[in-house]
Amino acid sequence: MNVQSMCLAVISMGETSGYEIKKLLEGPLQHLFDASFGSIYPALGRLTEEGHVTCTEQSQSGKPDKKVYALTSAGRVALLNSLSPMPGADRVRSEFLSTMLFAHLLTPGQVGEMIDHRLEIYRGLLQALEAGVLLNATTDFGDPAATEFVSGYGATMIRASLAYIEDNRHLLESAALLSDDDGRNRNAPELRAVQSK
Amino acid sequence: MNVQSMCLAVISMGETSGYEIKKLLEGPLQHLFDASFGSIYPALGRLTEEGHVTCTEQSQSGKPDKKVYALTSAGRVALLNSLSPMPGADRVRSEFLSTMLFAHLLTPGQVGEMIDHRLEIYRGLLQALEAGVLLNATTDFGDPAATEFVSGYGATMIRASLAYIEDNRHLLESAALLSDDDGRNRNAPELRAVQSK
DNA sequence: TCTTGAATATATCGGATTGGAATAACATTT
DNA sequence: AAATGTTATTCCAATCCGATATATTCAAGA
Repeated sequence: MNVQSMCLAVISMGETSGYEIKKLLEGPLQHLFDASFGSIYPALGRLTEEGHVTCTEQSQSGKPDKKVYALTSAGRVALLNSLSPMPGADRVRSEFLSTMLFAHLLTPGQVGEMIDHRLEIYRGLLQALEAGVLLNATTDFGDPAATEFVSGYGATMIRASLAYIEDNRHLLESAALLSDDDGRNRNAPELRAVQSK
Repeated sequence: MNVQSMCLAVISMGETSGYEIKKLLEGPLQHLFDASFGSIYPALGRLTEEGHVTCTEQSQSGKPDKKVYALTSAGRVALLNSLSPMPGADRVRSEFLSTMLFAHLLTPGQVGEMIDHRLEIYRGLLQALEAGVLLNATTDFGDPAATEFVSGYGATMIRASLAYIEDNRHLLESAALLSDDDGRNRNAPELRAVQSK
């Protein structure tokens, strides 16, 4: 499941443009897939070359022209082939958790800010999901039950994250505190200087 | 937080090799960060060039030689600088959820197999986390409280995933069933032919 | 009015990353 | 002895990211 397949799948729910696909991926489909403009536009070009989608330029009132892509029957075949193999493992890159694993190298203030920031983001995300953002974005063309499953999955994960972080943040804050007081970094005086930059 | 920073962070917990970093990322740190050999080895080369780590070749009995990397004091400064900025949003690419959003294009058998496969993987992962794999892998040099937080976070997420999938898989299976029976694909007879490939 | 900023929309480029293949040394199994 | 598996590194083309550039429209404000 690369960017090209994801674009094909999104287009299968209704004709759309590269810009709209990107907005979908950074909003409602955030916890499913992430891709940049620099990968989406070339992917749409390849899909067009291969005959899996057609491209028609549409002028809009009040906005720049956009290129609208629509699925072809060959594209529908390619989509099914891309959905059929057993899904591989999730690929995750969490800067938050990676940083928290080294909370003992940061100050309690830094760690606290990072946690508060993360909680705020998750609360906003949860509100959006509970307001049915994903449902509204996909039920017109996708399947309502499948959309409900995916939407509920995201909401469940975020609720579990929020609860866990709130209940266990003391572990991180104590780790950061200790590094200030117990002399773990005493042999590396340059560390504190860097932090105050 | 790119591959280079992650390598630096892992090396800060104790001198190690590229191969061992990879094994850590596909095991205990699976839900934190993912990187391939093709990015790890060049990253270690750059870190060495920049003087953030030192590299010494070690011969082993019964195994090929390995290059062991150790943190320098300049590397410790670079590590802190890479941990200090506010962590960005998690980057997730879930083939499973992306595929399930289109469950209505697959057969009930395919969807059921994919769900069962996912449940098995999560059960194995949970067992490993509960057995303290992450703890054992990192507590020697990292901070025990921070490690406990991250390890518990992963276990909590997996438990929530397992429960949600078990409770709601019927949504996906009904979506797949409907696509077979209600004529959604009646106008695209080539679909079923492809599925039987 | 002018212009600054924000949103929409696409394109492009260098550098980072992926996924796979190639290489090689040793171990274990057949 | 041969085949297979594990450890360990290297290389490469295809892909992808992050940033920047370009252009249009609209709203706010100096």
